[in-house]
Amino acid sequence: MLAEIVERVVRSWVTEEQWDPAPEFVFERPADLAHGDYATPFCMQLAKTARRAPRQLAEELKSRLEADPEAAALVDAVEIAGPGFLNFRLRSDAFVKMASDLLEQGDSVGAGRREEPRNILLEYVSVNPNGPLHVGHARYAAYGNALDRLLRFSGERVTTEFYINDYGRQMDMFGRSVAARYAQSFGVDLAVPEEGYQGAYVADIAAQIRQEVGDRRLEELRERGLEDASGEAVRFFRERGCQIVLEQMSAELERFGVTFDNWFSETPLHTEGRVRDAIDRLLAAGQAYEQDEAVWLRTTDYGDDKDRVLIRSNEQPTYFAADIAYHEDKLQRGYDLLINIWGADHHGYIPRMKAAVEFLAGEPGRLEIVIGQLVSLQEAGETRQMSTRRGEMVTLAELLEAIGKDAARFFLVMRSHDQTLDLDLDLARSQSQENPVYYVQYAHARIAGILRNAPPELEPGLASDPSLFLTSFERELVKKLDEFPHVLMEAADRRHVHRIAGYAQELAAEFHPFYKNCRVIGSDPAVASSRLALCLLTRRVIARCLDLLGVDAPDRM
RNA sequence: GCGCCCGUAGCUCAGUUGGAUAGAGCGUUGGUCUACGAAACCAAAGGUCGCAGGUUCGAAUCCUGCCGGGCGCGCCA
Repeated sequence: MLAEIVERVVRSWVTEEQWDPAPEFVFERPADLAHGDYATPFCMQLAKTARRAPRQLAEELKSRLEADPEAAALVDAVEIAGPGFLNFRLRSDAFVKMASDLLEQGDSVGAGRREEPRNILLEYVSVNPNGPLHVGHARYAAYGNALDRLLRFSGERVTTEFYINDYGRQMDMFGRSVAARYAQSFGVDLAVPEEGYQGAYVADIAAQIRQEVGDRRLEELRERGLEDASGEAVRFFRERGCQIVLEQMSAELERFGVTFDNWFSETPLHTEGRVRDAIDRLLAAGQAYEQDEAVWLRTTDYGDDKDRVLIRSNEQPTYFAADIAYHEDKLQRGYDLLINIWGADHHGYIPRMKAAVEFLAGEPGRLEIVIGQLVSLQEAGETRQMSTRRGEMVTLAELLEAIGKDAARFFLVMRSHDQTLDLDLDLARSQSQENPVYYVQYAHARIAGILRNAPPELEPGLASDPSLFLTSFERELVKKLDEFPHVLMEAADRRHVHRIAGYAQELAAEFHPFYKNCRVIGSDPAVASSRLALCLLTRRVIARCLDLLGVDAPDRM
């Protein structure tokens, strides 16, 4: 709050003096309380542009701030320190003012108000529906869902979508694998194709289908085998298998707290000719061309290393071609911004997709691709590699079984999405009590306890007497709470979901000492009332953080 | 070979787009329960921020070059 006021004073000063370029305004909490409650290195950054000594600039800014009524109302002392830092010490009643401003906002504390909210389509997870979700998918699901909640809360309009890759060779392979297991369950000797799916879950799906249809699908398999992949026999298993996997996936994601506004199937893009139409338009516009019996898109026009094939020489469209039709559909639905969350193993695909969207939209920047780094697993001191095809993986279901939704979600988003994540399964299983999520939830439960035990006549309310906020525990807690709106907006704009998890831990770390040292119930009524108000506010903010991460905020643990 | 993400405490990782003495959790060592929940608090130990240069008042952060790791580099998805 003080940050905005100081920034305003600085901006008008810079404008008046016509300094250009003006350095970015930085306002921070010094690590050492001796340096005041807040500090800014702005004058040192300004020195070069202004061509004056930092401390001399600091003198002038100091007197401007002291002349500003809003700043003077909050600041007790402005000090010049070191090579040109400006340190601020808050007045005692500033803490009351900061806390009551936040309290007034009620449950919407921290919510963003955008002057021009954008319509954003957020696409994530989007896997082949041919096997269970593993922990890598779980990371993107946890991250994407938290980003969804964060962007909405920050004032954007978000629609979420799961693109179902239910078409193509991988799915044919899956269908044949299910068909083979189905036949095997009747003792018919049909082998799972070499490049097929070997996991035990395939047999489970086959068993379910057998329950549904009995032996009615057996004869055609016996007669025609698996060779004719596009034929009726295998198609049935591919489609029903796909449905079963999607049902399981959707139920599992829901248990994980992740839901989507839309599930968008790839197959109709092909069967309704929309892929072909998109390619024809690109050809007509000269953006695609034929060569070597294939059709290529001029992605090099937009920075790709080489042009990319849309239609193979065998006349089959590539996955890329379908993706173009899909993104054309997204654009036609009128979104201002498309955000795709992809695994790091797809990063090589970025330039061509951005090029394609630039062709379609006629302008750059409509597509933003967020790359999530991979998850590697440690178990018994060894790294486990995952393979859907071999059926070797740690699934989301197993992770939920081992550590539960809350710990899993918190764990998967507490680290930057840009960083590979090492998941130690032994640690997750055996020491789940040590997971930082409990530290945050415990703070919430403690507050709930206070509210339960408080006598009914005790009303939360911030007294005007600043002496009620004199302990450092209360001051530090208020300062941390005051950061919340800024942290949220920055996290949203930079897609840094992990900042929310980090902030929640920091807030809990300010609350616990406060709890230890500042009794609420039984204190002098005015003090108790003020502290109760702080508790209420802290609870709201913690609950909001946890909600944004998809983690429960329990009243008891 | 080229491109992307990285290299920070024993381990897993933060570090607010260049700021003051580099932080947290786990692990280790010691202390704190007759008042709102000890899943907590307090304290200690632990670091050439991969290495070497450069940019400047100031670098974990920006630039260059090495070393090391992950992931990509298809008319697969």
